[in-house]
Amino acid sequence: MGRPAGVSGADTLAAIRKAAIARIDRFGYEAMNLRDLAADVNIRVGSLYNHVPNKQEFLAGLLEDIMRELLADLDQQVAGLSDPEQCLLQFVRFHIAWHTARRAEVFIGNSELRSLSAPQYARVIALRRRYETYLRNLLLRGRKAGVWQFEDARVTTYALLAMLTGIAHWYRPDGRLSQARLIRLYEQMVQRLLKPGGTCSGSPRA
Amino acid sequence: MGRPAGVSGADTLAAIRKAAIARIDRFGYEAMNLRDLAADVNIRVGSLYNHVPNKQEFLAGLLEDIMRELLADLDQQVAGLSDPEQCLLQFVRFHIAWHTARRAEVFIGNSELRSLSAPQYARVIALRRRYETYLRNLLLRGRKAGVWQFEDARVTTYALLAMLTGIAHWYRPDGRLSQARLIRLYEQMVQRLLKPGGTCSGSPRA
Amino acid sequence: MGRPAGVSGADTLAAIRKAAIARIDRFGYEAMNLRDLAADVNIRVGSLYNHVPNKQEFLAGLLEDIMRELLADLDQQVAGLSDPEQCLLQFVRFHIAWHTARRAEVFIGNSELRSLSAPQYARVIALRRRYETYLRNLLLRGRKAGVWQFEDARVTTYALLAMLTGIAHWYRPDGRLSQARLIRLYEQMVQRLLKPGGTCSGSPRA
Amino acid sequence: MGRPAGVSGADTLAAIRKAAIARIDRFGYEAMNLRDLAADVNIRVGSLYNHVPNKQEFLAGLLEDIMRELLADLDQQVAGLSDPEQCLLQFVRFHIAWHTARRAEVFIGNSELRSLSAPQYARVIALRRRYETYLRNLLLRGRKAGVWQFEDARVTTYALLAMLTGIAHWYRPDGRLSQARLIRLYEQMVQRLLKPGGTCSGSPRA
DNA sequence: GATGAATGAGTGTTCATTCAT
DNA sequence: CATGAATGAACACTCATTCAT
Repeated sequence: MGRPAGVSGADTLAAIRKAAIARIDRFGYEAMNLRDLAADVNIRVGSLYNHVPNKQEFLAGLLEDIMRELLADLDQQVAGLSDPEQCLLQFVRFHIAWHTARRAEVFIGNSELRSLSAPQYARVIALRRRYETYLRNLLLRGRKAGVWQFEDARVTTYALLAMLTGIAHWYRPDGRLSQARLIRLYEQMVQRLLKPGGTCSGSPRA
Repeated sequence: MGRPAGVSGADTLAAIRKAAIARIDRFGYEAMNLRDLAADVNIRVGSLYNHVPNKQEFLAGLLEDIMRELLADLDQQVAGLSDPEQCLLQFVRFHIAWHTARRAEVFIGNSELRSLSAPQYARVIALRRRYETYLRNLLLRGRKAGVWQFEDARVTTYALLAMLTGIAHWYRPDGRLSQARLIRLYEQMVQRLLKPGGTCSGSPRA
Repeated sequence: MGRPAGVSGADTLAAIRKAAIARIDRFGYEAMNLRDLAADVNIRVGSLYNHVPNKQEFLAGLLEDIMRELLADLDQQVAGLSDPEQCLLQFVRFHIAWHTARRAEVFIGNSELRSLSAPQYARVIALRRRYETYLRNLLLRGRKAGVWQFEDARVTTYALLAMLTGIAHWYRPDGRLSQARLIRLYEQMVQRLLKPGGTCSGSPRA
Repeated sequence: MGRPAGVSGADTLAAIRKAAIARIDRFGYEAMNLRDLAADVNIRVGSLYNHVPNKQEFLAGLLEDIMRELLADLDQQVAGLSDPEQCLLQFVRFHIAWHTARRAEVFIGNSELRSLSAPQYARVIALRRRYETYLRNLLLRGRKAGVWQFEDARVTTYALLAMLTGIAHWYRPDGRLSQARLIRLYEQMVQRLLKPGGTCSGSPRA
């Protein structure tokens, strides 16, 4: 009943988080019950409360930390780069790498925002906005530099992010496509979408 | 207590569905409770069961009907068209119109698949695949005809759909952009993405 | 599972209240658990919530209604009387009758005030104050009329009420004393305590 | 972690008892949780068990010691006195002094008896009975000596004790009345209540 | 068709208690 | 002695579902 030999609280919390991400990814936050979650990490449900304040705060902390980690990783990945095209390539690679390696985190980070209370939601959304803003500013710099062309920066940002993030909905590590190939395909699409273009064909008007 | 004057069973079911879509959109299926749903349509929870078999089947029916309606509307919209470019323009317009007019339906149609039982899931996914397949075949016809260029049809389909469907995550009817403008912006992006092209610039070939 | 034949919600609620009064009297509010309470009235715990909003509000309503009933009964009992001595006799009789007949209600009405939230507490205390005030005003009228003598009205009121209410701590219907005798004993003590008197004697020193 | 400098075990236990008395007074024994109690004395809940065997025994010991202390203090206070009137004056002074100085102890000593197990209850009640018995015997001696008059010794004892103990329900050290005045008021009331009286008997005059 | 009352399984959470460190 | 981590039993409360009326 007392403390078992050789366990640390930090390890247990990490295990709880990992198990929670998997369960939320598969079933959703509401459908994840704490009894099963505790069983995943081989403790009893009451013991969870030695590590988390409650289910709701736990979710909020989880999502917030996922976003913080994403932002920190991005910062590190694009540190020192300034050329827009280089930055964008790096961004795409980073985004896809993260969204395939951390598919579940990304998925719940998008789908479970609605389960947050208003202030929790605000905190996470603020972080997510920083991510979006990075891309939007990048696009604006590229357009100013004349290397890209698009009409509406905000919509284009949303479109690119949706396109790239959508990967998390279908990607399987053991799937048909290697990660490298995936990156190449999306790099191409992004570039074509932004390339200043022979206004070209398409519909006469577009 | 008998049936109040002027209310037909079909009306009640329609009201229930409408209220459910709103609730699921906002809170998710698991978090929607039938007491509140009943209250939305001014009946008591027990009376719901005069209209729906149970919560789970109700959701499945809802999602399936949404998908069927989407497919039927698409069929009607592209009936008679054969030119790939024309078809695609029509598809984009239709998709955006539907996804803005029926934002909540679309949203829950994507987010609540995980709440379905395996056979229910299979039924809905089969329908959704028909929608994806329509676009993929369209892309293939266009490439064969030489009007578009892309590497992987499946990935391109996912990318386009994710891009277009993402609108449902941020669109607000009273927002900055008219629907017409929204359609124009996305038409452009889709065309640029597919336009055979000056392989040119960007990264040499990638 | 459905509604059993011939049961009315009001009856069930009355039974719940009665059982709760007995349990709170014996074990205290905190120690009364809803499973046992439900078992007392032969329903399952969830069904309690068809009749009460929650444990806390249930307690508050209970205590408030007990106080309201006490006050209503007192009003009725002393209606039409104006002579202070007659009023007081009536008050003592009424108080003892109520506190013996409704011993448990009285007991929890005094002991469980601390389990109320601040606003609930305020509501009940306001009612209780009306009861105290009735007696205090009565004492003041008697003193003005010269039939009683005492120094501090408030303290005397508290002393009399404590003395009379204390009965609820030891009275048993099957005990040594009849209710009639009990009333006579307390009437005497109250009268002696108030009787204007040879201030005198007693202890020369007091 | 070893013992912090300058803290002895006995001090900690005393602090725990003091904190417990305050918490039980305010919220009741059932509602006092050991985590909060530990926090009051700046230790963690597990450490409590270095000082007390368990919650229940802790309460029993607390109440028993309170009663023993009360009795010991009374013994000392009336030691050497034999005249009933003098004894009673001393008793009233002592009772009020103790019940105002140790209001919380007195309060929980009365209200938490129900939280004791049967044998624990028996032990404490035996002590309390000694207190009551002291007063009852005192009354009987006074009546035999002809200085007091009352009908039923037991009921009169209860009435006097209830009256005097009731102070603990409303007394506040910073209130309107000094302790000295409080004592004088109650002395008077007790004396009037016992004074052999003019007459009267029952009600003719009342 | 609608209702209120019932059910039972489950939910998150609390809490006294234990014990290796 | 103090601590953090564990336990298991209990708790109030929720909810989808049923059914006599």
